[in-house]
Amino acid sequence: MSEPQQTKPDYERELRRAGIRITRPRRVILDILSEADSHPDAMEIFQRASVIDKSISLSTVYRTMKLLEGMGAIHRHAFEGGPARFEQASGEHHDHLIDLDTGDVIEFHSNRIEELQDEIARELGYEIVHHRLELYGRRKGGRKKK
Amino acid sequence: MSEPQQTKPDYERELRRAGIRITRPRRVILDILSEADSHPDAMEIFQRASVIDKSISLSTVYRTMKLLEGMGAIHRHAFEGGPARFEQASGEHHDHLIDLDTGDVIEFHSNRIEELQDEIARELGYEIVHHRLELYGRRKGGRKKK
DNA sequence: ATGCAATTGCAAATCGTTTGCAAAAGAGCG
DNA sequence: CGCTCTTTTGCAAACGATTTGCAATTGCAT
Repeated sequence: MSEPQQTKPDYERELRRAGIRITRPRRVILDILSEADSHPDAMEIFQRASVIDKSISLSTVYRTMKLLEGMGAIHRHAFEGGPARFEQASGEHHDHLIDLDTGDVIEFHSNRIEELQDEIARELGYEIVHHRLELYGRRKGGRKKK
Repeated sequence: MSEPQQTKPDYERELRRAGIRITRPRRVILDILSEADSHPDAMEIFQRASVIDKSISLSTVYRTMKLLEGMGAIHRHAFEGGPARFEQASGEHHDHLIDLDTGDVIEFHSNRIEELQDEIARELGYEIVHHRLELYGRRKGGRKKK
């Protein structure tokens, strides 16, 4: 019951393999990321990290996020309005549905849509490097849990 | 041959109807927008406006864009990386393919994709308010015109 | 332990965008 | 036209998110 559904990749191993030092701040941030079920932004990560080690700075959070993004360990999402939000790269590719009332992010995937995207790009003479598909909506039937 | 393919809506009439004043800066910006074939950002609009009237400020460009956006006269797009880019709201809804090498924006539309999006949202118990679909890619067969 | 390069915290800088404010300019009216 | 009454403007300063320079600290291979 207390098992997180997400795989918890061994980031430390990956980092070492890439010749990158395992520092205390990084270990803390990595732990936070692997436990995060949502899509936290830098400030949220920073605050959670501060609880564990008061000395960690926001710059380090940003620097670490950039590092991990470069390694392909995390994905950065720039949803409308707010700051960038991060997510573990492990697991299947997916797109996002953002709840406009709560900010919740729901993941989904559609092979059919991806195929259509490829087809469209091909027809235009392009090759897709990556894409961004975000649906912004509200729950049907009210109950906005604000 | 010199006919722009885009409809050129009578913004001034719309503005008046909404009880909004037609000022010199606004007229200039409106003209620029109606002639723009690309998807200019605020700075580009500002620079083009400056040529016509040196006294127009960047703030006014931003304020006008926000005003027009609120009226539904233009759409604001936040593509990856860069500043917001604007586009006339006239014409059909479409999504965008961004050329990673040139920054060019190509418009496309797929009813099929939109249907699938609706279906997905419905299954998740959501109603889509709006969406964002952007393909980032490069021309097939080289020829990056930098 | 020792040494050096990688990493940190901090403060200041950056970028795109917004805002407060006093001056300037629309629009309706006489 | 000229007079008001607002709206809009330009400017500079403020903003939020993110990045950076730098000197001090730390990881880790020896």
